[in-house]
Amino acid sequence: MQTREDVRTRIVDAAERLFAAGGEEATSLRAITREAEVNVAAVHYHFGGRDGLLREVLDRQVGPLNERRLRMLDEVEARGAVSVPALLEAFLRPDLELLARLRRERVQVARFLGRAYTQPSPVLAGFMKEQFQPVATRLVPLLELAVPQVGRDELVTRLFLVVSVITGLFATAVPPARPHLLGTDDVEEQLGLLLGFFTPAMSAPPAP
Amino acid sequence: MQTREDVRTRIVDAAERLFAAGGEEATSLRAITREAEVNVAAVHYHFGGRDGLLREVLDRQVGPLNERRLRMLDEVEARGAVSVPALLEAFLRPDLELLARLRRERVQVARFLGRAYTQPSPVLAGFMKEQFQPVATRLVPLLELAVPQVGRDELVTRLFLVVSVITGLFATAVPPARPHLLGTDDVEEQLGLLLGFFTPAMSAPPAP
DNA sequence: GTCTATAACTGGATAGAC
DNA sequence: GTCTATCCAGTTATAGAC
Repeated sequence: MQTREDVRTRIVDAAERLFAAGGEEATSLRAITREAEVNVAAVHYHFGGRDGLLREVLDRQVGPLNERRLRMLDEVEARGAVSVPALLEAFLRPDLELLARLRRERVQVARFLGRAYTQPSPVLAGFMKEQFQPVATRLVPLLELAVPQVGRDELVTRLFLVVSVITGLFATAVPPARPHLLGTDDVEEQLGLLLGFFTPAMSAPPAP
Repeated sequence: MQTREDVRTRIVDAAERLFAAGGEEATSLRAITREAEVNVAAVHYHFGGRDGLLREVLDRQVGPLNERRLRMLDEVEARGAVSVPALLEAFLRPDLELLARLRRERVQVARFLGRAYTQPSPVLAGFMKEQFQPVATRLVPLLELAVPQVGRDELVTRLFLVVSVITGLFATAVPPARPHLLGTDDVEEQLGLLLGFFTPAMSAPPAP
């Protein structure tokens, strides 16, 4: 017997797999329901349609990620330790931990999350904007505090370079059988590598 | 009267616009022929079908780009000036110049090119692989010469971080009305910024 | 809540007239 | 080379039985 939870979860799981493997636009509802072994109508019953399911797939991963980011930024501020590496860590650690968990669980949805950032779909664009807006609103003023000699616009540019690399890490996530793109599966080592890479870049004096 | 060239070009132009604006998978052949004001059958006649057209759109931009890259790598080697900044410049300059040209011409195809790198479509993946394989085959041994203290695998990882940023620059290219993400429209300044950013990172001692 | 059946449509491809 | 006409596989969505 299938409970309500069973079917919902099975649908989202199947959608994750297929969105990751075949792309969001190329994956039909019928392919998803075939994979989940549920009826087509169940998607409309539970999620209101294709767009609702799409948002649900993203929200299950990105929602907790950004809550974690905001909590870590709160802690950094509460400790009175607003510095470039501390802010970068609050921004990067949740991503690296999510990537590591998805890799352990052999879930390929990471690739889909990475692509969602640059996809032209209005549903994805809308979702991404409403998710990352609060993080940017919170992070940028703290960066201004930590790097007072650089203007707001240039800090936003530099933050974009960091986001590009993170997005690339998600979008090109490889199966667990292949070695991690950062050369190690240890999150602390990855963080050390990226902090060593980006701290001087973010702190550098403004471009002439 | 429409010559052969006219129709071919009009189709590729229209496909560029629609792939960039709406995504490759979401853009139908019929939408393209409507935009180009040509008949549906013309696409099959000129390009053999949808996949052929897709490859043509990419090839028109990426083909010359990679030829330029290989030529610049040849020059670096011929000058006997194999250094990290020289190799990075050979790799980055063609991208930055293409981005600048597309921006001047108000062509939004840059976004499509950026996405092509991470899209799961077999046609795109196949094309990208056969295009970048020769560049990587050429560049990585030269990087090994320039940074002998770092192993091949770690150099490939670092190159991947550079590619992520470049891909991000293409994928998130904004309309010319909005300021460039790198803060300046001058290619030399952009190059200075990125070389200052990536030269130390590529040259750094190997991770412990 | 879950299913079947079907409506209403859009997709790529091509045969064959011109 | 270009068109019309058409094929048919595949799509979302929903009405209505159970």
